[in-house]
Amino acid sequence: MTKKQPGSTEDSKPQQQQTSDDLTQEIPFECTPEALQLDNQICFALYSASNAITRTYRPLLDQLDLTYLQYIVMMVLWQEDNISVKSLGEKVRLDSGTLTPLLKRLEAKELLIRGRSPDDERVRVLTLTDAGHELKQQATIVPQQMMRQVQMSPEELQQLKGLCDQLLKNLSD
Amino acid sequence: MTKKQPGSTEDSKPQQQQTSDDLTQEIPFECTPEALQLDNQICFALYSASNAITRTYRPLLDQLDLTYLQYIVMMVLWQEDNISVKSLGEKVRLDSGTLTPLLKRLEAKELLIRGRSPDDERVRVLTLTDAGHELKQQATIVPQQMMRQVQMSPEELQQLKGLCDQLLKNLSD
DNA sequence: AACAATTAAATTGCACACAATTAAATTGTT
DNA sequence: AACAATTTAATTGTGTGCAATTTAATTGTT
Repeated sequence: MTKKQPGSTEDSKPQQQQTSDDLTQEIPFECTPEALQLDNQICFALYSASNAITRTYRPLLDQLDLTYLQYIVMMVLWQEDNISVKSLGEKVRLDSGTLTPLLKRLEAKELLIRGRSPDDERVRVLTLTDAGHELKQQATIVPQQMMRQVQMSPEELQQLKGLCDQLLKNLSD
Repeated sequence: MTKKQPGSTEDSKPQQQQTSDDLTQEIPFECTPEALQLDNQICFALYSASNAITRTYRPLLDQLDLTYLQYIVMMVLWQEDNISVKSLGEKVRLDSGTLTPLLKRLEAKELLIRGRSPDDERVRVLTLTDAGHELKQQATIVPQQMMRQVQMSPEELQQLKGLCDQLLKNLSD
């Protein structure tokens, strides 16, 4: 239990301000006991940011009567209709335990139909209704509204996405 | 509109036009209609990464019989004991609707006591029990285990945290 | 053909998130 | 002192996430 393995010597990165009021300190990567308190600041920052995003989307999506996850699912279907629950699940990285009740709600709103594949009675084929397709038009305003609130440069966002994607990849193998 | 009906002729083959099996494209920031599909890749990447983090913590925290959020709350209390629900809520950016039931569970596990402030009967003062304090020792192994799975350099993590913090700041004003 | 293994969804159970409301205690104003 | 406004938690209700299990359909093996 010395240092962290991948080229981690002392931090060349400047130590940030620590207000100690919020959880904004720098990150120790050693295996010291103190690492506990601070270690997951990255994870926690990400977790908080994710919650904040969902919260910010909420009033924007209320107009469409969609939750954030429902919006994500609709977006997948706007891009590719008639897919299975499994295929949808792979795209949004969620399982049937989450998706089945959500899809039932979208079906109850008559935005899609949860059909069956004639080739394989096990698979549900998700098909947008006309209302489901038309909702896309109303949704076009959401991205700009969101961008206005996010207030970050394209470069920063691209960077953020890249890091999230890499993290996601590392955690899923 | 009048897009396609369930029995449409062209629905035998999905109209997937891009190689994008997953949602990994770059991000358009214009206000075009197409922005819809792709806009929230950043938000969605963050959302997925956050879910992946919680999933990764789960087996590590099972040994402590804590969920990720419970772990976060305990960490706050290990750092500063005898705080109010309000103070805790500000630190972890969650409200009593989330925290009250969680704190009751931690109390049921006898890790803390939900007392009352003598100065102000409204405020709950959260005080760790001995078992609550002792759990910190067991938790010291968690950060390294997590870092091993995250597999990112300190620089990248610092960068990711900085971007999340900025996003969080932008979204909360 | 028989049947074990596999696969796709659904179900169950638990724990978040959070808006909205409520209850109780405190503070501010007159 | 009286009482309205504010503040702290708790409660209620909806919607995720996800592990674990179950159900039903398909595939693989003999």
